[in-house]
Amino acid sequence: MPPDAATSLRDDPIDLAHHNWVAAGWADAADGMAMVTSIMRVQQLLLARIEGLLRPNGLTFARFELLRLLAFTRLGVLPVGKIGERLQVHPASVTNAVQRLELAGLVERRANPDDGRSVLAEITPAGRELVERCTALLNTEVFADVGVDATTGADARAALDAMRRTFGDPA
Amino acid sequence: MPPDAATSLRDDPIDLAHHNWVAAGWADAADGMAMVTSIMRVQQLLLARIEGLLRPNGLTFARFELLRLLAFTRLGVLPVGKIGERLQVHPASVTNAVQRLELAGLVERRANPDDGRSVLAEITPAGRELVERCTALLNTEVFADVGVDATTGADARAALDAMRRTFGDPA
DNA sequence: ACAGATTACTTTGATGTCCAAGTAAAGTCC
DNA sequence: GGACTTTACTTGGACATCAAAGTAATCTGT
Repeated sequence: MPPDAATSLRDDPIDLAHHNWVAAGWADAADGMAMVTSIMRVQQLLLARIEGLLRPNGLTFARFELLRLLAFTRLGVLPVGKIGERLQVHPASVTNAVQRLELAGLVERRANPDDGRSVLAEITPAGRELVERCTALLNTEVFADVGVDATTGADARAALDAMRRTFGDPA
Repeated sequence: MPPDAATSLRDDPIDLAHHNWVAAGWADAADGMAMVTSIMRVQQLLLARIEGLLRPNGLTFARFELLRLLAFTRLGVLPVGKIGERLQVHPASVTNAVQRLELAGLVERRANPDDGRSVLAEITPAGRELVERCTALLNTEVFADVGVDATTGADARAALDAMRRTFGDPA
């Protein structure tokens, strides 16, 4: 599975690790290890790129995702529990993000009239304005071209979906 | 690119986001967004799975990777700078991990006789024992079967490698 | 209705990551 | 050889994430 050639094989940390794995007698796990490590690394690179673009706008990726989700809802309001569900993050993370967004005036929190335990988060006009601007930025600077052609991308998505199922995504 | 059918299309957060993107007129960025989001999500699931396996052994994935790297070197020693380079993490992260591993008696730090600025990290016998046990655990419980067949996996690796190049990996 | 179980959040604490600044030890250049 | 630059780490601060515990409100069963 490693790109094979003797070219950069020894230079790439992941190929090197794959090589080490095989040499250690773990050939049956080497491909999986390389796959997992690749995902970890790409995630790290993507996050760095995205956060670098959002930082000047005062947002982090976690907060951007939360605003983006609210902006897509009909009324711009959602119980924080639903937010965690859709974003698939821990409730504590949502609490954290909503509090910071509220301080920045991008969302407002209020009690859910239908359930005293629930808290609603509503995006403000400033929040909408900012998230639209940041979405356009990420679309052009990141999402529009991730460096993968459509065919390969489809295969990759399929593999990633399989892994999501393997490792517990309910979907 | 979304799995297509009307089956779970509306139930999966990523497919839902893809749908929203297209509906908003960002069709050209929808696939990239879905790819990026998929990677983020799979990474999150993998990390949770791996950390869950390592926790009973007193390790985190970051510390495991550091120990694993040291165990692969000829002498079990490496300057912390080299460690950050190979693991591709910030020097501060290496300092952090090495300090904790040292507290646990899994590595030892000492001055580099060849360069007063450099610090060497050496894996201890206890560190070796632990990392071998944990490697075997991860190999059987995670890496040996990530839920992707060899062909699809190869395609996915290719796509991930392309993304690594696109987003800055020197390799 | 009332006690017990469940649900929805928040709080606190431990980790990991990166950035920015600080310190110490080379390496460079007249 | 002494001043300036670069390199290698460490520190401190800001964030994000999850786990575990705590609080408050709703639901259940008899």
